[in-house]
Amino acid sequence: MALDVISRLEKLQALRGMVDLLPKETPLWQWVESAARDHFKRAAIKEIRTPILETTKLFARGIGESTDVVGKEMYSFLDQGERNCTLRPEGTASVVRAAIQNGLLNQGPQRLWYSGPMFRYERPQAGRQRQFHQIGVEYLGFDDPRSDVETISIAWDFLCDLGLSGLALEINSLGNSEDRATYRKVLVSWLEERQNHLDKTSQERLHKNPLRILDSKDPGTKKLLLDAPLLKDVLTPESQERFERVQSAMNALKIPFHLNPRLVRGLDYYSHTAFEITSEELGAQATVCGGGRYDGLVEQLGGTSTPSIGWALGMERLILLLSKKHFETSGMENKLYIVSKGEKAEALALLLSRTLRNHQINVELDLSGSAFNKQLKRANRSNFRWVVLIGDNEAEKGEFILKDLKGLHEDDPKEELMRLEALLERFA
RNA sequence: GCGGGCGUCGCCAAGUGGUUAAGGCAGCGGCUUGUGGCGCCGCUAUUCGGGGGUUCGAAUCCCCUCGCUCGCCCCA
Repeated sequence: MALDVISRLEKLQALRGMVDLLPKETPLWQWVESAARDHFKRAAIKEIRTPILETTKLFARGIGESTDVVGKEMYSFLDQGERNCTLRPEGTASVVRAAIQNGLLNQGPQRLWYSGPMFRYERPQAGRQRQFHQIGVEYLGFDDPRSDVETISIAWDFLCDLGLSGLALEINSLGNSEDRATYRKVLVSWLEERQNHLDKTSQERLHKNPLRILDSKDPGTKKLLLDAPLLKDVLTPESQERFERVQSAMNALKIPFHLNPRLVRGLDYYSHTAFEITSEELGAQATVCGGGRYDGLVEQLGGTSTPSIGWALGMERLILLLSKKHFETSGMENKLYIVSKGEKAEALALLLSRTLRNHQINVELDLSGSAFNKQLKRANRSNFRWVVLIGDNEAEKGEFILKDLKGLHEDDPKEELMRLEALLERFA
């Protein structure tokens, strides 16, 4: 009919870069999410949920006009009221906006976490989709270097707890805004002298966003940069000292890390500590988790100056890593499969399944109406151990046959006749 | 936006110009009208992502297009 016609002419499918998570994969996602919630709970971090759609201005101002994310990757459109809207490309700006708007910052520092879909218009590839999912943490109103370490250690411990290994943690200090301004000057003039040795995109960035040139992957530029002035050499003593305190606290916690003086990260709001957790198993998209301090962002978005730090981790990439290690879904316990044939029996089975569920028992009711052997075959294939079988004979007497499918190869087939009370006693 | 690889049933996959497009898995039905494994039998692509073209003849050759995938860019 109509559907047939459509599927013949053009098959309807999800938009590019938007993927379905099928029942086979959702258990792993749920497992990760609940592990995350667990870690956050233990660290007194509270969940915040913000809208997926925000005014475009929020991201333009928060993330930075010169970034790629804002420049070419946002899903933006005008709504019916001519408002310029954007599907959030990341979580931090929204969380900060929500905290300001709802006066959270007047109630003392906030430890917050969020999780949900983000949208960026990019070419999909391994570990990168247009709709992707992040779990993130934002510490608003925390200045102490220990807060940097606390947030990082939560991310690190969480990932380790999931059983991941082969992860590397890189950190750097971007200094405060003055540090970056001076460094920017130093770097730009140094690069200007060697401009013709730079690759094309780096040349374009030279005045737009020079710090990003530091993690260029162009081999020529990379080589050139080996001798470039480093940010850490222009850091003020205070910034320097702050970074050292972060490092020594990291050492005290015995979290292994590498200093990467070229780690700059793509969003404008970062300052001081910046970090990334990467895995070699991910191919080109190696970063599983990234974050840093953003002391200027709250003010930039209209709040009072509030030192803050946070991170986000990419669920898809995490899942990719976990599925590489043939993670077995200990899955939900299938308890009872109910098989019935005959009018009375089927009515009773429907009633029974509901009663059992209301007693917290997991029940799958066979609704096929096919022969007993078919229904039992299905129960067996779905790996159920216990089957409740009801025919009209039993239904008349209000009884059920309980079968143990694991008893197949034994001489006496395990079957017993029982009533509801006995069933409940056994399984509830 | 730019490169490379790929597109045959829900999934895996044979087939590279010639009569009816293998096979496996899954699904459904039967052997077994009230009893599961295993086994056997049957059914499931008028069609090879879509559209044009070449040819007596195309899944197989050519062009265009769409999609997937990996990489560049960028980020989680």
